[in-house]
Amino acid sequence: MRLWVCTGDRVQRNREQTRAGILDAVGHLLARSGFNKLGINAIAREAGVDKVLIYRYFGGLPELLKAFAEETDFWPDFPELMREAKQPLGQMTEAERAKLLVTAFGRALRRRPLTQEIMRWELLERNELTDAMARHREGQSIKLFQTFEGLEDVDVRALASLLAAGQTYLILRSKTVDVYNGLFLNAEEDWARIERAASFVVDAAFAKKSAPNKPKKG
Amino acid sequence: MRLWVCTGDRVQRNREQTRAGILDAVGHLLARSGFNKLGINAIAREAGVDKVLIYRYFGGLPELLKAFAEETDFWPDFPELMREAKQPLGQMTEAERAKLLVTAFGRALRRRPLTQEIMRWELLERNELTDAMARHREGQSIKLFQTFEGLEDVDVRALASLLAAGQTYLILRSKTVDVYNGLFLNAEEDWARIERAASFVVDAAFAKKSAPNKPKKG
DNA sequence: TTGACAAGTCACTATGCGGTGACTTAACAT
DNA sequence: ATGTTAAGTCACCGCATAGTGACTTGTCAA
Repeated sequence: MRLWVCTGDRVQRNREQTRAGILDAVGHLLARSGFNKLGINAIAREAGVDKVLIYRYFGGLPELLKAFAEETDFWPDFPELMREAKQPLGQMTEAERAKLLVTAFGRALRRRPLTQEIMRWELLERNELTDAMARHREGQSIKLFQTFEGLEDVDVRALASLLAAGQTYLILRSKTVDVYNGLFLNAEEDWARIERAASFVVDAAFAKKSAPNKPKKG
Repeated sequence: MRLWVCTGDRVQRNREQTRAGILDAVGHLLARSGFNKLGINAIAREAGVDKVLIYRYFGGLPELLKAFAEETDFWPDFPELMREAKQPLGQMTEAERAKLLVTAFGRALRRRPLTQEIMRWELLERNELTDAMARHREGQSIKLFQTFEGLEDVDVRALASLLAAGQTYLILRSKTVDVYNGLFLNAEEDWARIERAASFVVDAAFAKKSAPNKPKKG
């Protein structure tokens, strides 16, 4: 049994709480200033903790980031994406499920500023951590889209990549710019336009499937 | 009249040449290590020049970057994009011109590692310089795509943004990852797949125009 | 040839970083 | 109560950065 001695609402000496505080600080700093400003000193300052504790509890910055990554839900999983559905999946056509998947992906990413920050980081640096996260997502996306591999005349991989990458770039860009090609990246109504455009593409792909009078490409 | 005294092929004292050498160093460093590693000391080292000259000739890092930006062709203009055409523009359909525009945009960006680096930077930071470059491109893209504003049932802006942004993200990502959603981002044949996917989208948009039997969305 | 000015060099400050060793002191078990 | 363990503090190192002042020396014009 243990009685915590508190000052304010902060326990004075407690490894677990300090550890958690450090991880929190990583999240705050990441969301506020991104990865370029993320260092041992800054984290220790933000957490109100001596930096030596970071080394003692985690080993160093890479291990700290690894621990941070394991405690956060960076990437939406299939069930989360499908939770956007307004009707039972069984009652939807394949095209409708595909559209749902694409738009739900964008919404999920827009909901995750931390994930966005990591993806910005991934564009600059390559290391053990970014590679691990990329691999994880790669596995998920492959699983996600292989459902629609059935479309014969359409390169589903390429098309889906274009849609996912397009939304990703627009989302990442929305942090530092207001307007892209005339679209307001921080306006809900323009995001709706983007979603409609993506849906249009999916519809076109499935329309081509059901109208097999087009020539097949080599 | 002046006779340059040279050691090797480097003039010993010449303001213009030193200035040019500094600007060159910016380009090399940028292409090699990106913006995060770009500092006064690094530039001076790369140029083989004392850093005090950077302050004397340019004022500081921001002004140096501004000077650098003004001397480089960051962004493809319309004529460059259209130079990819294999036949006279007059003999092409509107859809073909649109497809050419979209794919040529991707190729032009792939040809510009420096521009890619700047675009990565733009995702992280916002400052006077990135804003200026964004404004410049914004003006160009608006001009570029307003040719196709005629499509009634299709949100050209949103669709074009998705295609441009999609290619942009895949290109930026290709620096730090090999495979995205099963596509090999450094393989020419997979870029061809991406181009075909983009062309498919353009075709679909124009097909919708010429087949006005679809319901209009609010 | 020489004098002036600018091109280029060097030394220095202040500040920040990542990382480490030695210390104090709070918390807990006995 | 007391000793031990570990949580937390502090001072320091080496290195890099941005920025500045004072200096030397090459170049050109008179």
